[in-house]
Amino acid sequence: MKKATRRSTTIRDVASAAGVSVGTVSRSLNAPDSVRPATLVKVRTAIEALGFQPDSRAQIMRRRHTMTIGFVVDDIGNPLHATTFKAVSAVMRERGFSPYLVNTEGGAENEAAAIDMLQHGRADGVIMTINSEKDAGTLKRLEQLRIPSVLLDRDIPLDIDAVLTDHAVGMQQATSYLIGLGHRRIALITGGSDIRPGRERIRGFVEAFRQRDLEVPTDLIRAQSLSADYGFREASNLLQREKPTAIIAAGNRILVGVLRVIQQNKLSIPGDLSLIACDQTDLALLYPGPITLIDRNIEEIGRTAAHLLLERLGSADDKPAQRISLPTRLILGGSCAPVPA
Amino acid sequence: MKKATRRSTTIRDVASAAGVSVGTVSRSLNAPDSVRPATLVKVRTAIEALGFQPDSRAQIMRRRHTMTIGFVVDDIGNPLHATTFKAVSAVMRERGFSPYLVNTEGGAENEAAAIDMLQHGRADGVIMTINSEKDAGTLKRLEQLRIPSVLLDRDIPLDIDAVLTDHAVGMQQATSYLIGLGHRRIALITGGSDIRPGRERIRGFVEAFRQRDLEVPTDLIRAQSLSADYGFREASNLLQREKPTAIIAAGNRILVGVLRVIQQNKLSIPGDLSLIACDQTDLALLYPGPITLIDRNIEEIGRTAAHLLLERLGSADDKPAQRISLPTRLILGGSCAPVPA
DNA sequence: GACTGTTTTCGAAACGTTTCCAAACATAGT
DNA sequence: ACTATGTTTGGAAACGTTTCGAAAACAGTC
Repeated sequence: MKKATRRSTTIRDVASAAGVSVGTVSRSLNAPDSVRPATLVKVRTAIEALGFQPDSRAQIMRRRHTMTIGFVVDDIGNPLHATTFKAVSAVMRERGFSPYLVNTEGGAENEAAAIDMLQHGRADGVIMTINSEKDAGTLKRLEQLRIPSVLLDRDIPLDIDAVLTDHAVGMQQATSYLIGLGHRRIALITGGSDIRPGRERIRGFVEAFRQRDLEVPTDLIRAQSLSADYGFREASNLLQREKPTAIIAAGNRILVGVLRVIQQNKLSIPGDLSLIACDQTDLALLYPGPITLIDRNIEEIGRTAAHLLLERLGSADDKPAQRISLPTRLILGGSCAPVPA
Repeated sequence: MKKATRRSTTIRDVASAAGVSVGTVSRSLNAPDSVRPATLVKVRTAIEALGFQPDSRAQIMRRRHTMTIGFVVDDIGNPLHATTFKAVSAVMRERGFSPYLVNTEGGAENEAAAIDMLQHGRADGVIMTINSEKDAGTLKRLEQLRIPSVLLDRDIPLDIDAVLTDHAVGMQQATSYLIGLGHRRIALITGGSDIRPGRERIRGFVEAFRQRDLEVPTDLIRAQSLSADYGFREASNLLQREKPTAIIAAGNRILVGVLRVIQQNKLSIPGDLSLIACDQTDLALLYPGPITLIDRNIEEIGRTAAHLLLERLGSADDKPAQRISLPTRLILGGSCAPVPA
């Protein structure tokens, strides 16, 4: 019993089965209007009979586009990224693109691999959050990127479209709010200053104190990683040693870590400690009561990025990159109280 | 000033620049050992000089595999899916595959599109959660799927590898536990019985009552959707009308909805109501205190699926499909109390 | 029925690789 | 110097489409 070699049926098989040329089959598929109805049915029945499906590898090879776009992200476990991706997907799908997502785990080499993978024709465009803003290899790759791309909340010295969040203003407002409630020992835990959100948040934090001519509690600033573990570690340290009266957990994973500490120490919010978070996550909305937070419209970020990409996808000419900055807003929850007199 | 037509440099350009044949260039790239060191450097400098990068479209067209695998999921906003994907990615990357994710939003047509997209050579294999277990079109597509695939927690009458969770036993244990605490009016909110998890959970729930010869509170079973909104709606209804003494929120999105109700009605857990959740999410672990839950090892599910896929990817012969079922375990938190006498 | 103009079809080239076969070359053994 | 053996290389075919120019078929008009 010989093993069937399962060579899938090609357009040529269809052509000979239908008694037409391959060109005609191709046109029946891609421009049915250009073929006589009678031949169309011949071709269609042949296709049906043979169960023919065009090989998209070959199609991609010929037509120079794939109608897919890539979404590159460092950690899809972060619900923000998931939401952004969904918003991007909704817009792109409407325009006939299939979006797919690549998770890099933050490693520079994985980011490089992801970019390379998309680089050559695997996608028509990319939307991405790159963690290694400073990594030379990554920068070089981005520079040579020959497909349209949009950067999310990252700031690199290259001519690439970007959608940014105005973290500085947001953080400045939140900090001011706490200062207004009488807090001075305010701690800030956020991501590393090597990427934009960290930098900007620190800037806003500092600014809020400066505006009122108060001394900036630089000893209470912890900015290294956006992970839950980091949040846990730093919150533990801070509470043990520095006794802040308020903590700003700037990063939704960080919030998880901070809440873990709060729970362990059985602290009451806002009785023992005022707390401000970033972004509406399930946790921020539900933890005993809603937490006061610096919110932003994640869907809008995604949609904006998608539109930026579509624009670039549409026109081949190299117009200069756009960077669009979107605002945040402070949503008051129940997690902040005046500092006891 | 004429617009440079930007035809990217091909292997042929490199060949003539280096004064060798295209075949040699190709081999320099793919099997450097088979080419004389002297020619190798000629080729390499030419590649460097021209900034040549092989067109992966063409490569994919020739070699018949892409070294990528697809991960298809209905809602990447669900942290479980994200975790699974990360576990899958870790394993697959180790073996040289690039995994990417496609989000279908649950729509049958999107699922179909995703499968089609992968179907022809866009990926060497797929791991997926299909929502339309009963959708004829989807089933047919799966049946004709010509690439190795693994199903997650779904049960369809086709010969496809699958990794399942033993929801029935898990639910039976949880329900028994509540019964043991004296609860009788136990509500179950979970996904539709049209997909496996819903079916199995109901089965386990019912089983627990039957075992003790108790009447099954069928009026308290709500099984239609895994969404947060559904959880919210049904929990509201149940609490208003049926006054259960315990609720099992089986589905992490459902839990979000249920907690919203609990918060709104200022219910105390477990004082006013006992609560059991599924899967360790941030919320389940942190909401005021840890919630008692039916847990499972998500990473292991991902890893298992990845290994199953690798196995199939490795051997071309059609061995019968495997289905591997993984257990759950009950983790006691602080959200259940004996029913007041 | 010849002429024109339009629609439809054919056949071949092209896309950029990889891979196969045979030719060229080098190395060593006699 | 010649053959036998092994290593490198060149050239062309192949992968399965799309597309393009030219040929063929058709329809309408005089």
